[in-house]
Amino acid sequence: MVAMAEFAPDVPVYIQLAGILRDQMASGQIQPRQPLPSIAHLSQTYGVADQTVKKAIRILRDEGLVHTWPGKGTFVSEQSG
Amino acid sequence: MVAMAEFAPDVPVYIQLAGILRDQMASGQIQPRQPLPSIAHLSQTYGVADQTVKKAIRILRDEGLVHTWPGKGTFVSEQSG
DNA sequence: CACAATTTGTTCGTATGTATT
DNA sequence: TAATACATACGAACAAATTGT
Repeated sequence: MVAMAEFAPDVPVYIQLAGILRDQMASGQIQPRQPLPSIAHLSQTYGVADQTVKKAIRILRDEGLVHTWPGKGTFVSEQSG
Repeated sequence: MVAMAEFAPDVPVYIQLAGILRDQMASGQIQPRQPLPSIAHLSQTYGVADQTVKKAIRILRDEGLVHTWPGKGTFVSEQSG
């Protein structure tokens, strides 16, 4: 049973995806200091383009919920749970 | 005389590059069990990014024409000539 | 054993072009 | 026109395997 998301119409996918990830961090499904799935992985999981995932992650980064290190990955901030 | 490729428009470079390498294997310019030029070398030769070369090689690998050993290189399969 | 060079793989960032709405 | 979404392409950093010194 894969969590294949159904995206609601009239709301941009990248905003919905940011919401999904935000919820997973808030609920502790993704813990502080732990890495998010890679862009490529999220792209495949949700069936969206890399660029769309990058846009979603950028939102979370702007909110300070995650920190990104190029070449390593994106990690959940400590102030996110 | 370097084979500086002119890439046609409207066809992705990585697909054209895969075609070039495929032709070289089919014609015997690159023999079975022999290594392809390294990614860095192909990148310089054809004036494209590493990622583009990797995408081209991935196509050939998916087709079974080459096999890759990380740290060693990519080698032409026996069923490719 | 340690170290560096080479090689592939993986990661994220950015920019551009195209199509759709 | 603008925003969204996808595909392509380049740039850069990090990791791991291999090889040679």
